[in-house]
Amino acid sequence: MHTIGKLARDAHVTTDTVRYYEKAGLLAPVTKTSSGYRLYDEEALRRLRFIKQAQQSGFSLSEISELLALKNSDEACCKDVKSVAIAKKLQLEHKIKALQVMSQALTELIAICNAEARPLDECPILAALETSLAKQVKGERNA
Amino acid sequence: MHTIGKLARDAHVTTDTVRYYEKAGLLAPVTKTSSGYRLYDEEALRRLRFIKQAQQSGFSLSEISELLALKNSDEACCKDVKSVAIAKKLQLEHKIKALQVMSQALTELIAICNAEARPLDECPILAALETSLAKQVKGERNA
DNA sequence: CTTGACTATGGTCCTAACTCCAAGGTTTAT
DNA sequence: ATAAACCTTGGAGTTAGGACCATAGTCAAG
Repeated sequence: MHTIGKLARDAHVTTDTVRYYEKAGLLAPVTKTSSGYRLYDEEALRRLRFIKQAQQSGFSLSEISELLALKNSDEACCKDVKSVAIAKKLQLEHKIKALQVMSQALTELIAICNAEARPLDECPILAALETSLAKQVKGERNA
Repeated sequence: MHTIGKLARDAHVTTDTVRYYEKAGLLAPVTKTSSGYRLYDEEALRRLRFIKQAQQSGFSLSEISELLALKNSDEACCKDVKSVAIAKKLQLEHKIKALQVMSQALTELIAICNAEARPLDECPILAALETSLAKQVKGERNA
């Protein structure tokens, strides 16, 4: 059995993070000493690693909570886990598309600026941002 | 001259938002009435639209503040604006890549699951999340 | 037996960009 | 003149995921 500090070091997180997860219902100590120290086993370490890795796959803590609940449910099956993963992937793809739209808008702004050291009051980027960006872009395409 | 409510309606934001921008140093009223009402001119409306447009291009309010500062600077030139835009685009692209890595990780998780209604203790997704999925994702998270 | 490392609780603070609320003063329309 | 609609300031709340802090109790080594 490990104290919170050992567990945190092993998982490369801080003790604050472990306590935060406990408050969020993600990770409880196996037991406590008579003086109140939290004690964890190897399963806790695995669970903590699970949380971290799911985070790196883009799951939020509440979504991870959902996965952990499935894990502890008798009725849930692998298909349920898969559908959570699929939903998350769709969500990520939406976000990616939105960012790509922004990136494209910037590309067009940059393209209409020819990098001359012209004065600011002629800056086409600022001008475009002042009016309607979409209109500008449309106009450029038609021109 | 318009009151805050008129300005807000014209720009499709709330009065709270306008006051928030003022506190953030982005947008000040031209003057105030003797009773303390804020008064704005057409330039304020253009500025507010500028802010909204820039937000839709992925700029944060503090970055917009930077652009507005350039706009009011005598020394700055169009090239400076362009380089801010380019930096922002790079940042967006970095973020997109990170999300794509996450999405790809999920794709792989989903692929190894053949959708059979097998019991949870054989779920390959959960198993993958318990071991080393995120090695591929390492370091990509903050962008 | 004391020092230093560890832990507990409960609290505030942080970013971002607002949103909502309370309690009151002002303006406008009828 | 009075009600509706508007405006003011100030402050708190929201989401997410912690970080940091103070104060105090605990444990192991020298």
